[in-house]
Amino acid sequence: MPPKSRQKTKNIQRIEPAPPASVRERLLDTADRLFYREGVRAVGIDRVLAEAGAAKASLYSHFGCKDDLVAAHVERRITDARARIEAYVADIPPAERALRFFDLVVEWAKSPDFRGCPLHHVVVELSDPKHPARAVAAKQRQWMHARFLEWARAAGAPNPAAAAGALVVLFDGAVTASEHDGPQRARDARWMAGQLLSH
Amino acid sequence: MPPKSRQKTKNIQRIEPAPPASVRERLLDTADRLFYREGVRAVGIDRVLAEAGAAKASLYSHFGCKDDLVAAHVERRITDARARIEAYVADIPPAERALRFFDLVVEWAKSPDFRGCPLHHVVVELSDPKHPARAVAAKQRQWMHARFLEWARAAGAPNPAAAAGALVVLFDGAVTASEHDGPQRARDARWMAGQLLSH
DNA sequence: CCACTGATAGACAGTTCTGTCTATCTGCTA
DNA sequence: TAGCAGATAGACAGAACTGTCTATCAGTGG
Repeated sequence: MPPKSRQKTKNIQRIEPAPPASVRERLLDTADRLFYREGVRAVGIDRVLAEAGAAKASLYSHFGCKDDLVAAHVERRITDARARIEAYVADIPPAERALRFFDLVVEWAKSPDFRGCPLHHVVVELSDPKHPARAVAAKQRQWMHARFLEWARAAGAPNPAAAAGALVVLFDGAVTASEHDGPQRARDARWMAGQLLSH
Repeated sequence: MPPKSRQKTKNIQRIEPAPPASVRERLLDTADRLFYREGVRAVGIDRVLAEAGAAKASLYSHFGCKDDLVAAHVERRITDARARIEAYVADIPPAERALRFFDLVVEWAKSPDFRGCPLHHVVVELSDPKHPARAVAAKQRQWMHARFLEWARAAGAPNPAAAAGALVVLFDGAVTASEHDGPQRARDARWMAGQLLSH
């Protein structure tokens, strides 16, 4: 008899296996995990439903269709990434933020379930340029480029526009090469970013 | 009445619509084109058969299964790429070959049907590490790394191993970023490679 | 003339996937 | 108490995909 039974709602959930959040959250959590780990085309709706413990009608009432679920997955990755990046560089001087950002990329590449960039995966898997998830991914690339430009200016780069382009290349290279060869490539990219911005 | 009718074999092929090569070649040509353009999971066997004008039994007798057809597609891309690269850098001094290689990457990124690296696409789409196509792709990455190491040594880089790692990052970054943003990113990568090797 | 090889055409089974729909259940609120 | 909103469970249709198998045809060599 746990004393928490005083909580009038949701005390049943303590007994059920794992319904920690709303159905929408459960579905999005599961889809996000499976889509990143195995790919959006390899994972069917039924897999998501089974692992989320949800019903088909819930998925379709919340997300409309699978393509929109994929777009929501990309949207969530973007929201998380921006928050993580901004928190990671917040408390250091703007001139050092670009390099600091590559520290975060190294950490990411070292995490055991790292499998490359989920946005890039979606673009590769969904070749239709009108797919809803691609517009979301394109938006994030613009945000990224704007950050690099801002940080390159703050670092006093002689040609901030060129430096921003180079930083985009280094970021994509760090992520893609680490996906194949391991996190050392992300360190290589960080080193080049340091060289780039030390002039 | 063309005089070539003296050719005793294959004069019928001049009349038929387009059977330019053996069935195996036709199948591989078609699969290669479709897999790169739309993705290996998005393109079904029937699409390949219809566009190649071949029968299902031909495909399965020549390639065994779809996974092996995908592996053959990757193998062909590798063979073509190596020949193209070696021809492109053959007649210039070894010290300049790394930079010359990035000229080729820029040309590639500028071609209208460029859609990123087919090897990387296959790795993204086929998350199973035991897929036959992945071993083929891994082999090409080792070849690539060996070339970069060789070229970095020839260019007199103070730390050839570190330079080779950096060149891998720049190559992957050039291809991935150009896939999203256009060929300017490949030029950005070439510029960084020049900076890297000018020390 | 016959046998063999390689290719075509396509039916077929078996699976998987998306999306719809019906029936049921539960908790909340009027 | 009645009704409503949201969730579950699962049948179902329709399509697509892989892989197998049979029947047929054309060319070639003995």
